[in-house]
Amino acid sequence: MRRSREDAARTRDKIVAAAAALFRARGIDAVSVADVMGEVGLTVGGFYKHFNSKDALVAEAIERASLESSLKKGGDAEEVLRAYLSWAHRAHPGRGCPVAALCSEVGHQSASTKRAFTHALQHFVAQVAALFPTKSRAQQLHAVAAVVGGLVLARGTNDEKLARDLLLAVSEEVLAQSSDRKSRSTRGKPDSP
Amino acid sequence: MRRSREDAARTRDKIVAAAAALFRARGIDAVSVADVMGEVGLTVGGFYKHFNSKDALVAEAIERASLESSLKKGGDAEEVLRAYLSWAHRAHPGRGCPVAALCSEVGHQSASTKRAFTHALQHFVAQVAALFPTKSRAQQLHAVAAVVGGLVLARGTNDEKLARDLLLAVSEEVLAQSSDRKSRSTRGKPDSP
DNA sequence: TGTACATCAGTGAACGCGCGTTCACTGATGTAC
DNA sequence: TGTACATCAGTGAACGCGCGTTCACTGATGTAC
Repeated sequence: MRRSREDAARTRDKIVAAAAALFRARGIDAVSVADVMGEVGLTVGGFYKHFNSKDALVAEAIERASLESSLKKGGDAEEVLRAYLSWAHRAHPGRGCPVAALCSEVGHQSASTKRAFTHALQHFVAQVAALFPTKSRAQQLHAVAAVVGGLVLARGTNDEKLARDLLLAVSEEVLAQSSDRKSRSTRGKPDSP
Repeated sequence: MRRSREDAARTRDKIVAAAAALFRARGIDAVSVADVMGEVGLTVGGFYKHFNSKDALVAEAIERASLESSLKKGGDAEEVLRAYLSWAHRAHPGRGCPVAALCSEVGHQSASTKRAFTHALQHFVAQVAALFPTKSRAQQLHAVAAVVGGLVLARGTNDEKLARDLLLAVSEEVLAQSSDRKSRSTRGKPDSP
């Protein structure tokens, strides 16, 4: 039966939020429209009162995920980086960075999905740049590639030691190579004799 | 009708090779058993004379891809790295690194697929370690994360400038931070005053 | 070496299943008077 | 403010489709004598 406009808007919002979590946790193709609607407590037929297609939801879910959770807000570079490369972030992709969650499968998705992913990536690059303002742009992009790559590879492997080593190595090295050189000496990493 | 043992072995080999290419190019879930058999010129029913399931093929295809094409063989570090982070490698995942091609979707696959991916990742880490023997293990893992992340993100975005910048930035920075410091000064990258 | 028979690689139709999407329907909400 | 009617959020069954897998069948290959 019909719901009030406020209810309908809330429903739409819940659908996007559920999709943003499920797509990141299980992948886009592996999550059905019925899965998303079930998560919200509704049946599948009503979905098309809110969206033209699953594809439209995917794009909106990625934009949402990007705005709410690419990087931890506040805190210094070290704190943010360690949270990003944490065991908890590895274990819970559904609440984490959408760039890391979707990076390799987005290449096989629709143009609108790629567009949304690109926005998320640009947003992530801007966040990393703000976190390391003294790095060159090349160093910032290098850091983006390393943190995303480190998290994704740590998630993809069942070799837990390798996963931990990857997360730790990337956070140590990105911080050590930061132009903020104070952290290098205090960490005492052997570099050159 | 029945084929000779040599023919059958060749067929099996062709199925694995076709699967290794298709899975990397289009993703595991998006490629059907019929797609793979069609690529070899056969019909779908015969597949199960060679493999117990699609899952068994996936694992074997990843192992195959890992052995034949993770990194360009021979050449110095700079040459290998620039080939890995090249526009051609971005454009042709089907012939490229399986770790980069499958990294984010492998998290949602079966245990045997994760196992095969882990082997591929371990192999890739060993190759990178051999390429940069003077780097510490943390620096080597950092390089692994950065090159895979750079390639995957360059593939995922439709912002071609950002894609080129990522590929270039990662190869420059990984080489610049190599303990082989000769390349740093010759490249003239502004780092610290 | 020849022959009779068992084997099995490959065919192509069929299976049950889950997908994205559509549709007739329901009944509370929103609107016009 | 009350009432009559149009709207539309949500239901749940149905649609066509492609998937992984199975199966009865074919006929050349491999083997036993």
